[in-house]
Parts: sequence; structure tokens; C-alpha cells
Amino acid sequence: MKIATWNVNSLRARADRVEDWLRRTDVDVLAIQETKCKDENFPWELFENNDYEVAHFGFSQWNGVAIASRVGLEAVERTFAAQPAFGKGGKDPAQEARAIGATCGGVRIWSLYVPNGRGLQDEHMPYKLEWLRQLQENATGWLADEPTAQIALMGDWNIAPLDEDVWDIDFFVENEMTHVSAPERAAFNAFVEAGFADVVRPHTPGPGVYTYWDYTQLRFPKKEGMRIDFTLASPALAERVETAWIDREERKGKGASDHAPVVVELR
DNA sequence: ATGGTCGCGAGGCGA
Repeated sequence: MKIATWNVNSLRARADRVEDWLRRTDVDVLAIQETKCKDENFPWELFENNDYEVAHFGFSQWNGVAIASRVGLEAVERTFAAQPAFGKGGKDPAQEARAIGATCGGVRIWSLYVPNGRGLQDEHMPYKLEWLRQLQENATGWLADEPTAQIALMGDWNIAPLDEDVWDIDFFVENEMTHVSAPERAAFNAFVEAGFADVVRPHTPGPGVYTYWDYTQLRFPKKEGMRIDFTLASPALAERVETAWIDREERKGKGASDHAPVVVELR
């Protein structure tokens, strides 16, 4: 079985690319982030025509997550328990479409779009950290309930856990940029401490290995990217990982997402 | 690649 995660940065704008990629890559499950649409604008036929079932969670032009599967799609959950809401500038906090779960071929898949944080002093940062804390609390509970559960926490984590996961750590620190701060890294590492392993890094060692390249500043041709898209696997699932790879080719050319797909192959 | 981002949706926000 082959499972993948991809922040497509608008599914409608990327529909042809996504279809070509699915046919070429032949994955069984794809966790999608940033569909950037509501159900009525979702390209359902793209998946139907290629024999995938799909579940979507999106209700505006912002965020939006989905799971496509051709090995079953059961027990779909939209949001995790106690998922924090966000309200900018004192507005009433609203739930956001950042998490969808489904069981596919015996694996509990979560497609996750972790809040960006926006700035170290921005009100979006405590939201990001609390969002991660609540997710980690849930994930710890899932493992406690069923230690042999096969769980994949897949998506855009908006965190670079290691210095080598950004193209110039000094640049990030000097400019007080997000994604590399101690609290963000601690939030990520809490999942690892809870028993979830990054199953992609061992097969794609750095430095200089990334999953995201900003559209601006010629970041991609200059090989200035960030590794922020991860699959964290429960122990029982991690045991099944045969190999993993980042499809950097998909970042090339006109009409590419700013994120590359990340694929995990299971025994 | 001597230039300088996208997408959504129709102005400005988010990344």
C-alpha cells in the first residue's frame, strides 16, 4: 500500500496536475491540504473518474482538507476532539477546516493543515501551539486505547524540526521567523515522544532536502526550501514502512503547488 | 531566470 500527503494550494487550480500525479504515482491514499474550496466547488469527478473515494472538509476559500482513497474510506471525522477555534482581533472564534480523519485499508489516516503561526508575536502563534497540543493529546489517547493501532498523522505541519530543514537557519533566526522557534519544535517533538515517528526522514536524509519552496525570491531554482510536510506514524505503522520519498519533480514548471507531494510505501 | 508569487474573488488577506 502506498500513502501520500500533499498541500496542493488550491485543488481547483491544481486539478489537472493532481489527476496526472495520481495516475503517474499510483497511490492508494492521498491526504490533501489547502483545497481552498467548499463542497459545492470541490472537483468530485476528478476522484470518481480515477476510482478514488473522497471525503472533504472545507467551507470557504481558506484551508480545506480531504482524503482520497481506493482502499476504503470509513469512519470519517471532521475536526479532532476539542480542536481549538480561531478568531482574529477579538472576533468570535470560529472552527477551521484543518483536520479530517478516515480509516483506509486498516490505517487511520489524518490529513492535517497545522495553523501557520504568522509571526512569533502574532495571536495566530498561541493558536498554533494550542492546536498542536490538543491534537497531540488526542493522538496520545488513540495509542493508549489501542497500542497496535496503525495511525498516520500526515500533512503540512508548518514546523521545521531541525536547523537543516530550512535553507539558512541564521536567516530565520535573525529575522525572527516562525517554523523554527523552540515552542514550535517542542510541540512537534511531543508527538515523537508520544510514540509517533517521522517515517520519511530516514529515507530522505538532509541537509538540503525540502518539501516546500516559497513562490517568491526564486526559492525553488535556488534550492532554498523548507521541510515542513511530514508523516508521523504510530509504532505498528512505522514497522510497515518500506520506503518513502519526496516528489520534488512535481514542484517544477508552471502551475505547480509550492509544496511537493510526500509518499510513504508500506509492506 | 538581470526578474521578483500565487489563489481567491473582486479588495485585500493568507501563505
